[in-house]
Amino acid sequence: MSEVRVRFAPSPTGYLHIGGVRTALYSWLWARQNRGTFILRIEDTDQERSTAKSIQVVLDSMRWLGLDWDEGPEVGGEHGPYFQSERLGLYADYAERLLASGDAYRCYATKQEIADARDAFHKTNAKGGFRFQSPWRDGADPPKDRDAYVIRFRAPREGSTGWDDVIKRRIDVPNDTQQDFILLRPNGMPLYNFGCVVDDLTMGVTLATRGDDHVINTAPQILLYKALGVEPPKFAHMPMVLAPNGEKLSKRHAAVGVLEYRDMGYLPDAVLNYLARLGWSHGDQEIFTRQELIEKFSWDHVGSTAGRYDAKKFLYVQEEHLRTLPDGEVARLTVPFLARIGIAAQADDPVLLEAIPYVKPRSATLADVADAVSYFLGEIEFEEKGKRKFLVPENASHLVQLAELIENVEPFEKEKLDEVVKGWLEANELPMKKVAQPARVAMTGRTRSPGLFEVMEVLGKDKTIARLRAAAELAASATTH
RNA sequence: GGCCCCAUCGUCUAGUGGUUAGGACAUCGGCCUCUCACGCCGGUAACGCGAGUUCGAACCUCGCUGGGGUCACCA
Repeated sequence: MSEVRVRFAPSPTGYLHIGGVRTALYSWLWARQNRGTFILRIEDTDQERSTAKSIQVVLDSMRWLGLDWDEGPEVGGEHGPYFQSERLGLYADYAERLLASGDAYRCYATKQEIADARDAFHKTNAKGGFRFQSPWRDGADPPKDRDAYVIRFRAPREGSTGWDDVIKRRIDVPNDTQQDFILLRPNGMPLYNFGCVVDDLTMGVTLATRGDDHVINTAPQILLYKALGVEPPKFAHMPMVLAPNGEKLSKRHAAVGVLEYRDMGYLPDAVLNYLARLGWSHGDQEIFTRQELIEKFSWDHVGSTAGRYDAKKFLYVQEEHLRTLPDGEVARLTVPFLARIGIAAQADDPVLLEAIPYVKPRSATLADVADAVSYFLGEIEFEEKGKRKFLVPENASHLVQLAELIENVEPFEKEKLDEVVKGWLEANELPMKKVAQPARVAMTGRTRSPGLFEVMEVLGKDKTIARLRAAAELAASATTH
C-alpha cells in the first residue's frame, strides 16, 4: 500500500466545531492505522475572521483531544509553512502557470458590478443558479481605468467531472453548472478551492477528507488538478453532524466547541469515541479505547447518512470512559475541577483517592466527581430540603446514639460499621430507613450519596462523629412546622 | 428554483436476495436496596411510498415523497 498522507485543514473561526473534529478524527485514525502522516494546516485566508487567538483555540483543541500532527504549526515539516497566509508565493506561482496555459484569466470586474449582475439575474430569471459572465473570459482588453483584478479559472462548459468518493458512491457533476470561480483575490489571497488544491498538491496529500458540505467544491478542484496536469487525490466526504431537530448543528443547539467539553469535564477519549461512533460502526461495539479506534477504523463502515447529535448518548459514552479510568487518574484529572469549586486538593490526597471508587459510578463528568467528593474534602453544606426534612428534633437522639455507638468501632471500616450499626438497629427494633437518611444528611449535607458506611469510612471516625453530633444539635433546635 | 447528496426503531446503527430485522442510547416495567447511582431481567418501538427485476426483496432498478447541502472576492 502506498503512503497515506492526510490533512485536517480548519479555518480558525473562534472554536473547533465537533463536526470538524470528527472529520479530523477519521483522518487521524486512518493515518495512525497506516503509519502514515497526519498534517495540520491552518486555512487562514479570511483575514476578517482569522485571529491569533482562534488559531490557538484550534491547537489547544487538537492537543487536548490528543490528535497529534506530524506536520503543521509548531512542529514544522518539509512541506511548510502550514499557514495558508504564509504560502502566498506558492499560490501566485500556480496562478501564473494557469494564466500561461490559458486555464485562467484576469478579471477586472468590481464587486459592485458582480453584485449588480447577480441582482439583475435574480430579477429576470428565477430558475438556475447565477454564474457571473466575465467579459474578460474571452480575451477582452484590460480596462485603462482600473488595475485591480482577480484571477478566475476558465471553467469548461462541456462534459462532466466526477470521482469515486471513498464514502459515497460515484459522483458526477455536469461542467455547465460550473462557474469561472475566483482563484486569487486582488491582494493575492487565494480562495478556498484554489488554496486547497495548491496545498493538497504540494503537501502530497493522498486522500482529501472533509465534510459533506464540500462535495460541491470537489468538481471544481478536480478541474484545477486537471488544468495543472496532475492526478487528483482520492476524496472522502463525511456526512454532517446535525442538530437533534435535523438542522445544521450550531451553537444554538448544543455545545459545539470541543473545549467546552473539556471545561464540562468530559474525557478526550470519550469525545473521540462518541464522535467516531456517530457515523461509523464496528458491529455492535459501542465503547472503544483510542487504540481500538485506530485498529478497527475503516472507511467501509463510515455511513453515508448525516447523524444527529444526541447529548444523552454522548453523556453515556462519557460515563463508560470515566468508569474504566483508574482511580488515580480520575483523582488527578479532578483536581482542577475541585479548584473551581474552591477546594484545594492534591491528586494523591488519600481521602480523595478513597472516595473515588464510590463516587465514580454515580458521576458522568469530572465536574460531577468534584461535586460528589466535595463534602469529603471540604466543609459540609446542607441542602435546604434535606435539612428541613431529616434534621428535625425527633431524629436528634438517633444521631447522638449513632455517634456514641460507633465511637468504639475498630477498625473503622465499612464492613465492621455495617455489622455494628445493623446489630444496634435490630436490638432497638429500629428500621434502617429511619436512621439512614438523617445520618446521610448529617454526614454529607445531602439526601443522595454513596452508602452510609462507605461515607463513614472515607470520612474517618473523628469527622463522622463530629458531623453526627453537630447535626444532632441542629436537629434538636430545629423548629417544626 | 438549478446542481449535488441522503433515506432501517425517537436517536446512532447492524444488515449486502431467504433473519422471529440484531445491538446501543433514550423510554417504560421489574429485581437489587439505607438514599442516589451502578448492575441485572424484561417490554414498547423501524425497513417513507409506488412500480419493476426475481421463486423470493430492507438489500437490485426506476419513479415519487421527504430531509440535507450548495449556488460568495467564507471556508
